[in-house]
Amino acid sequence: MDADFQLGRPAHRARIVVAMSGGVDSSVVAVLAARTGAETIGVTLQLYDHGEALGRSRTCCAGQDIYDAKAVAERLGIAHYVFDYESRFRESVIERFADEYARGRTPIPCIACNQGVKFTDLLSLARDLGADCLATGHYVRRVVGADGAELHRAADPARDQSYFLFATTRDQLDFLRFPLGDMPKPAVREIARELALLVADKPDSQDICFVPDGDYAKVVKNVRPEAAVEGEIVDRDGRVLGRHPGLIHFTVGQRRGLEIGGQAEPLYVLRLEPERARVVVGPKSALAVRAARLSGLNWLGEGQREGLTVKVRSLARPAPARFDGETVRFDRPEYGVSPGQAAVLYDGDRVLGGGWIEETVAAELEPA
RNA sequence: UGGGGCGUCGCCAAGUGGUAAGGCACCGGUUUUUGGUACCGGCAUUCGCAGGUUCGAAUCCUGCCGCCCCAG
Repeated sequence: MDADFQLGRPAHRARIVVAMSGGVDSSVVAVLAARTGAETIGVTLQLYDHGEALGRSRTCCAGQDIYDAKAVAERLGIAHYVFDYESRFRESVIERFADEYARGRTPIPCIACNQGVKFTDLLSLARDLGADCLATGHYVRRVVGADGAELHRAADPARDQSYFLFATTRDQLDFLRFPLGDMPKPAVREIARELALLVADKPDSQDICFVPDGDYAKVVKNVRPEAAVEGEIVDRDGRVLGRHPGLIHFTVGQRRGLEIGGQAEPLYVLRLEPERARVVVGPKSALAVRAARLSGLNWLGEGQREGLTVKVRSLARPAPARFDGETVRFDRPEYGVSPGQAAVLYDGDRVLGGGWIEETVAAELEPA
């Protein structure tokens, strides 16, 4: 299978930089790039601690992954460079992640990483290298329309990563290529197997890459010790129901971990109040939200306002909504919408843009 | 220490002679490049304790212990 990198010049005179994380996906992108006949350069960013990542199987951009990427590059006979982006990553992703939690919000480090380290820093690095484009292993489609490059959902809906790329600007999109966007994941692994790449059966990465054991709160505590303030768990009337070990352990819509029993119905986190270190809980019905105000908007569409769909989490099918440029209004209530998360707007498969959720508007309770 | 009530899994709570519902919480799994949600599964050989009646008791009887309420 060959991919079209839309190089705009004969391949033998073109140069493609491939962001290689050390996983199957970006390795296959390197394969596809090299097959075009263009000069292909693999670049791997070292993002966080070496030693800590060694021995873990589902990481990205650290430890073993770097060696894996290098091995694939050697196998393909392409150049490969490793850049130390640890301090940059720490500032723009890890510390920002901790700061958000400290503010009682729920961040998405993957988007911050794509937005900064990958699509700003690495992208300009690729330009410095004289590349015609930067190719990544994201499952998303870049479609060139009448007004330039558009961002679309991946052909494989189970793999679509468009939610994590909403902040990609038009400029960045012009330079980026996502050759896996049209492929189902099994096909990608198949290519890796045909070439007997040692990463062919490597597990997919998941969870937060820089959190070693799934205990993200521990990372937050290490970075921002002052964020771990314990406090009260209260209901909507302010009645104290229990205590919690720190807001950083909770997010809006969360049910588990409250350790409050004896209820007829489950309790969910309705909101976090950092100034008082309080977790406010209530029944699921109180979680319903009808609108969300966004900030940090990135818009890739034209004037679309009606008949849109929106995702407020990466999983979950897009829900019908309207958007006035600042506030998304859901046709039907959404549950578990948390400040700090992203709201991504779609017109069918096309990503129109999105923003960060600042605050939400509770839906009126249905009359009984 | 007069009267009344209660004591079943961490919490709430069914069950009044036939061999321990359910909910919440918790644990595990599934899903997943964020957090979470959802779904599936697990979770009292034992019913405050000790005796007794009975083929058989958490359910009946006796005593004790511990709570609560009213009255002093």
